[in-house]
Amino acid sequence: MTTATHKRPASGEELAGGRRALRADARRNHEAVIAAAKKLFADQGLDAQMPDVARSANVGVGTVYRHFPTKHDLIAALVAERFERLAQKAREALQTEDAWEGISDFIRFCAQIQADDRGLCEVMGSRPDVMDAAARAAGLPELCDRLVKRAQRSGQLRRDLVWEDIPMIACGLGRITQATVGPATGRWPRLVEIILDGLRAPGSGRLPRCP
Amino acid sequence: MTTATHKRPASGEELAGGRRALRADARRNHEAVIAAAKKLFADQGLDAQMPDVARSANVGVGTVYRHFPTKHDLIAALVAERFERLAQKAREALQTEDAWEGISDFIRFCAQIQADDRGLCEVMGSRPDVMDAAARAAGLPELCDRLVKRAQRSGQLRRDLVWEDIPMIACGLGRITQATVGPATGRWPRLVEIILDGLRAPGSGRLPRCP
DNA sequence: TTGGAACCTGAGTTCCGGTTTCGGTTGGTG
DNA sequence: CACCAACCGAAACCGGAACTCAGGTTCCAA
Repeated sequence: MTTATHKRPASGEELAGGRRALRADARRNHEAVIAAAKKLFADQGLDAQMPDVARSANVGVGTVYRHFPTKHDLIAALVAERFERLAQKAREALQTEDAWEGISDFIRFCAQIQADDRGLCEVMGSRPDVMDAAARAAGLPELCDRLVKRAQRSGQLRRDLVWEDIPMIACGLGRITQATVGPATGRWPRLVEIILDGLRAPGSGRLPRCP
Repeated sequence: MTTATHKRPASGEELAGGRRALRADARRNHEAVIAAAKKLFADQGLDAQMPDVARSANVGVGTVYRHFPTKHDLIAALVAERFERLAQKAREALQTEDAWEGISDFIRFCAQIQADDRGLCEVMGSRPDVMDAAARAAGLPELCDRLVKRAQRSGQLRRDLVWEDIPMIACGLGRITQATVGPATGRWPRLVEIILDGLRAPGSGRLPRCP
């Protein structure tokens, strides 16, 4: 679509990416929709409704659909942002003095970010496609790998752990942060610590083979 | 079942519980519906559809609804059965020679039973009401408490654990047994072992207070 | 100031899945 | 054998939620 003429005579004003610059009101609405969606999905989970998003953004449903052709697209955009945040935290964690502190803080953060966002949590649990794409785009596999290797080098993390275990742990933790089952409600910080204890070197040395 | 003769006319023959005996075909269909539902919900999760259950049981939808007035009721019945199985396993676990073996096998079993039943897993994650009722009815709180106390008395389980942590752990494990997110797929047995390592005495002694 | 593209709106469309209904069928008793 | 309540089944019914479209409105370059 290389700067398709579409007059707007000489100007034609395009942005680098091949995407046309948004008109002022369009940009404003775009922001409003994202902000509203972020709050609604965080509070109510993935089945918050599009008309509600529109209402909450002071915008018509049609406008929401102009910016995000499907609900799935809207969700993907929100998820991408959260994963970007996660990747940023991972980078910080690689800078800590102590390697164990780095990886353990990162894992705590994974739990916290899900505790604060029911939508994200549901994506982690039931939208492998969305989550996979976002994680890869944010470079998380690579980052997790470095976090793991670093903590192992310093002798504080059990040697039989691999980076793929990190998303798995994050996923498992995510669910209970939202659990409202009587006895399990609100005790997720305890599971985080239990798991961290289980991750400490040397470990029992009995982790099953990765399949 | 007391082979209630349940003649007919004036009698009105009721069974002990105030429930009338089912006619032969009714009983047959009841079984068929349960069997079909068990398979469908285990395979497809909670959004398996009622018409599919009916078809798979070679029965009309109306028949399904006669036996279970709502989808929720059908699910609750299936869940009750699974929790009964869980309670049975817990009782066996209390008989083991070694207390640690008892509780750790029970936890492994919690994961396995959810790995085999997507519907159960989803109930654990998002139907606190159903799950709570079923767990209480099966006597699981009491059983978990005894498992925990016994393993602590034998000095193999960290002292700061309480029974409420068990359903929480089961819940967290449940999710990843179903995870299909690239890197996390099929590695749940590893998380089980990591958590078990985290549960061993003495532990770091740093579990957050129950809220 | 103005022409017209880009944008907005929200009622209506469509699809989907749980639930109800009612005419026909059947088990089992007298 | 005959009767009838209990039972069966499948064709609607119905509400809810994602998505569309036919106008009206706003921005902005010239």
